Amino acid sequence: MSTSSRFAVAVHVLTLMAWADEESLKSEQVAESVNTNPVVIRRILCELAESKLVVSQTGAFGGSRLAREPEKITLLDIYRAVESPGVFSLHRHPPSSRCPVGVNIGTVLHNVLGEVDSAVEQVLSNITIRDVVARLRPCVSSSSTLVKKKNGTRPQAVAVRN
Amino acid sequence: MSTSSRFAVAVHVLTLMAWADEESLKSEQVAESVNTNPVVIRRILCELAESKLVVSQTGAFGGSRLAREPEKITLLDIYRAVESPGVFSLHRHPPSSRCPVGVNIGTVLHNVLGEVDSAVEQVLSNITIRDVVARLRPCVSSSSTLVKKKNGTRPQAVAVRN
DNA sequence: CTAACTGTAACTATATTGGTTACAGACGAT
DNA sequence: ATCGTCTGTAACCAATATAGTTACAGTTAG
Repeated sequence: MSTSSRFAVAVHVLTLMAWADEESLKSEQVAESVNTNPVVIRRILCELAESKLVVSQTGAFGGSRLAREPEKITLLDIYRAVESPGVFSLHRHPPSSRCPVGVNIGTVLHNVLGEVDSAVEQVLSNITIRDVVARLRPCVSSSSTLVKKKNGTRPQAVAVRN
Repeated sequence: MSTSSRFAVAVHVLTLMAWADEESLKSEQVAESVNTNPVVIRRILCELAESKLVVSQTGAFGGSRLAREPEKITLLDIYRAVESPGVFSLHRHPPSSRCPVGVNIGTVLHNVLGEVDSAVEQVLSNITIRDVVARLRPCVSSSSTLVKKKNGTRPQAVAVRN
């Protein structure tokens, strides 16, 4: 239904950052994992930064990291940060004002779709990035180990050999 | 989020038909209430007919009417008939297979989005067209009266003077 | 100062939706 | 039988949204 992958990408990005712990990630590293262009990532990172979910630093050795602990970032926060609100759209053009159904269907639909949106938000508000990481971990087999830099000043790509 | 108004239009269409009771409506009448082109309506009617929510008749004095009572048509039926499933989309291109997060985020997102979809379906399954009509009726002031044909063979537009 | 980042504009490609015209086929009325 | 009035559907266009891409100004660590 939705033609946008922004929510999925944003969750992916924040999960990467939770996975990378305190280490800040460059847009190019993230783009490699998401398999897209760094500018696409930076656009989403800007929206996430506006919603205070990440902090970014410009300049050499800059990058982005989570603005708070993973357990304090819900999928609802992310949804609100990167998607336009409302699961469904109403009519493109307002219905006829000469028809009793046409005049009032908008109000009824507005109420119904409000219930739908609430249900979605309810689900999203109960899942945090920490939960996503927890759900992710069992999927990562023991042969997959995250390459973490130890003391280099140049963070390596968040990647795994296998 | 959604860029399609098909669900809203489909609910509008079926509500009109419930309002019109047994009387069959022509796509042009419906289009007038929805404020769009009759072909747009017929396209949606075809999908609704495939899902056995309406029956249409070709030929002179044809038209469409509900295939069953309004209380036996839920918004979930309509949603499934006219929208592609899934509230959110996943990544356009599959993420990197060289990153432990990239490899498995799809599975986790699939589960999460499944929960979201279930919540939406739960809400929609508990609302019928009969409920929509019931919610609509109080909005229609007493000055707004539906013009119903009494015995003519040519149904008039579902419209109201005011 | 320089190298390496982010933020952002501008442009393109692609996809989806809806609006429109046109017409074949169905079917009731006469 | 044929005529007028419908639906079903193809074909096309316009509008919109998304994301991919290039380019570059501005920021910052060293």
